Amino acid sequence: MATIADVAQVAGVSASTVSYVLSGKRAISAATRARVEEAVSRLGYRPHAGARALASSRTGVIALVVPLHDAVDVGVVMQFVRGVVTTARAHEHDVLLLTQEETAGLERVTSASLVDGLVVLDIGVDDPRVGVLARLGRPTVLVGIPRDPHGLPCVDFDFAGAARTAVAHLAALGHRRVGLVGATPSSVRRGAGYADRLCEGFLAGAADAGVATATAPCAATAEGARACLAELRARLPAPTALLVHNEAALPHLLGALAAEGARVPADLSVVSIGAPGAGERALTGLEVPALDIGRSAVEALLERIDAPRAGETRLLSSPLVDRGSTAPPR
Amino acid sequence: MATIADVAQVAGVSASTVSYVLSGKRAISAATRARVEEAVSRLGYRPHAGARALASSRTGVIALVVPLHDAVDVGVVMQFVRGVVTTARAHEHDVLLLTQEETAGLERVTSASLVDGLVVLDIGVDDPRVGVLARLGRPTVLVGIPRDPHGLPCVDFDFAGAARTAVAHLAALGHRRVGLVGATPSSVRRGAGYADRLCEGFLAGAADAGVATATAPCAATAEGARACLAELRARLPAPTALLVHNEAALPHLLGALAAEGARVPADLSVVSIGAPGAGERALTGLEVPALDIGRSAVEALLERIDAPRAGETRLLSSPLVDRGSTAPPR
DNA sequence: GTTTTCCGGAGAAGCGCTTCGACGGCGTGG
DNA sequence: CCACGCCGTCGAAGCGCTTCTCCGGAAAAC
Repeated sequence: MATIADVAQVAGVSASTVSYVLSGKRAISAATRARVEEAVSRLGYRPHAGARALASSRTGVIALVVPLHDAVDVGVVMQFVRGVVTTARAHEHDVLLLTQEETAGLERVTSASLVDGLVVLDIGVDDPRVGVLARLGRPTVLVGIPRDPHGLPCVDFDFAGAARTAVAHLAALGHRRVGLVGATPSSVRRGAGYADRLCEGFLAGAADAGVATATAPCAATAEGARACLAELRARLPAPTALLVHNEAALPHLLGALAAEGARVPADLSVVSIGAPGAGERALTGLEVPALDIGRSAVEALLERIDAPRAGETRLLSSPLVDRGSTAPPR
Repeated sequence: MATIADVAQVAGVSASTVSYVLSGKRAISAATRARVEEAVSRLGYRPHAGARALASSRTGVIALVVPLHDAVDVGVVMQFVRGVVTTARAHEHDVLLLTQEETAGLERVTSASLVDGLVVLDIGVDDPRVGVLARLGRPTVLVGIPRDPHGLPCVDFDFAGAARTAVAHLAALGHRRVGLVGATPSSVRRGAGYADRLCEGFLAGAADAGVATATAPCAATAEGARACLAELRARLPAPTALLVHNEAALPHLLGALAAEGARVPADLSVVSIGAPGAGERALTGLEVPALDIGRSAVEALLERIDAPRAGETRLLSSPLVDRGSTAPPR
C-alpha cells in the first residue's frame, strides 16, 4: 500500500502538503494540487484509516445498533438500515453494525474510539441504554422516544399524528364507531412507546371528530385476532371501521373477518398503520417511513459530530394512501 | 480516555509490559499481571482502535457485504447477518456493513485498511466482484458459488443436495410424477447459481428414483403461479407432487391450487425449499440454514486472517422437516 | 565457583497521518 | 523604496499502540 510519503515523493512536495490537498484545510496552488492529485491517482493512494483516526481523532465510522428480536418487522428494519447506510456513505462515513442489546457493546465501541457516533434503534420508554449513552458523551441519535432522553436527539415516526390522520379519514367518510386493533401484547410489555402514542392520537382524534371508540391489543395468531374482535365489539357495539396497528396480526384479522362473512370495505372499513403491506394484503393506511427515519437519524448525527449541541425530537409523518379498504358505512 | 501510558504509570510498569499483559504475547509474572489488570479496570482502559490498527496492521473489523435488492428474502438475510455478527463478536471482531454492490466500496475498505477481511453475500455465477476481491488480496469468503472462485473460499447451502433429499422423500411416498416450481425469472436472470444447482440435484435425484419430471420458473404473482402450473402440466400430465423453490411465489401457488379445488396433501403433495415459511404457511421441506452459513463464513474468514491459505468450497445442508404437506399419491 | 541460560521487564523505534508553527517570496500601501 | 502582510509550502511534533532489542538478575548447568 502506498503511503502519504510515497505520494509526496512522486509529486515532489512534502507529506503535509499532500495532506492539505486531500483535506482542503489550507490553500494550495492549482499547480501543486494538480501534481498531488496526479500522484494520488497514479499510486492509487488511500489514507490508512487507523492512522487517520489516530491523528485526527475522527474515524469516519458510525455505529448502528439494531435489535434482532422477533418483535420487529424485518422489512422495516431492512429499510431503515438501508436509509442509514446510504446516507452515511453519502457523507463519507461507514457503518459498524451492532446487534447485541447489552450496553457493553456501546461502551466498547465508544471508548475504543471505533466510531464517531451512534444511531440506536428501537428505544423503549424506559430504555436502560439511554442513560449509558448520555454518560458516554459521544454524539448519539435515538430512534424512538424514551420518557427521559437525557438530552439526546430523537427521531421517530409520528404515530399519534398517523392515528389522527387515519381516524379523520374514517370520520370524513361518515364513520362514527371505530375500533383500534392495537399492537401485540409482547411489544407493549417491552415498553415500545409507540403503541401508547398511537393510542393517544387515536383517542384524541376520535374525540375531536365525535367518533365513539374502543381499543384492544391483538396477538398475532388466529385466536388472538378473534379474541380481539370479540373484545372490541363487547365494548363498542357494531363498529363500522377498524384501525389496525399490528402488521403481524393483520392476516389473521382479515382471515377472521372473511370467516364470519364480513366484506372489506362493504361491511367494514379497515385502515392500517405500520409496515408496508406484503403482496396482496395492501390496505388503505399509513406506512412507517423507515428509509426516511434512517436518513434523518444519520443527518442529525453527522450534524452533532461536526458541532455538538443539544438534542431535539423530530417526528416524521407519512401520507395516508388509499388502497380501497375503506368506504362509507352502510 | 485513559491511554496505555496512564495504565503503565498507575501499575508502576512500562507501557510495553502493559501491552504484553493485554496481548499475552509474552510471559509476565503473576504479580505484575495482577497490578496491571487492576490498573486497567480501575481506569476503565480500552486500547484505541486506530492506534492499535496502525501499529499492528490488524483492525479487528470484518466487512459484511449484503445486497439490498428485492430479489432476496429479507428474513433470510437477517438471519444471515445475525450469524455473522454473533460469530464475529464471539471472536473479538466487529462488523462493518457495506450495502452498495459496486466494487468501489470493496476497494475502499480494503485499501484504507478499514477491515481485516470480507464476507460477501449473494455471489452470482459470473459475479464481477470475485475477480476484484481476488486481486485485492485481503482474506475473503464468498457466500454463493461462482463459476471461477479465483482461489477464494466459498460457503453456501447445498441446494442440489436439498433437492435430492426432497425428491427422495416424495419418491419414498410413492410419487412418480413430480414438478419443480423454480425460482423467479428475475433471480435466474441475475445469475444466482443456486437455481441451476437445485434443478440439477432435482433432475439427478429424480432419475435415480425413477421419477418423471417437469420444471418451470415461476413469477411471484397470482398469474405467474397459474401460468407455471399450466406449463408444468403441459409437460408432465397430472403430477402428483410439487417441489417449490420459490418462497415468494408460494402463497400465490397455494392460492391457485385452492382456487381449483386441489387439496394439499390429499390431492397434491407439496415440498418447499427456501426461506423459513412465514406464519401458517409452513410446508414440509428444507430451509436455508442462513444462521449457520453466516457462522461458517465468519469462521472460515477468521481462519484465513490468522493464517492465509487457499479457498475451499463448503456446502451446508439442512434436514427435511415434515409439516404434513406430503402424503402418498392417490 | 564460574559460566550459561532463561525469564521478566524496560526502552525505543516506528506504524501513517494531521496539524501547528515557521519561513521564504510575492504584492501592496505608505 | 522599505516595511508589512499574506499566501503557499515545509518541517517536526505528536496521536496511542505494538514489537524488537537489550539488559539485569536468578536459576541451572558444569
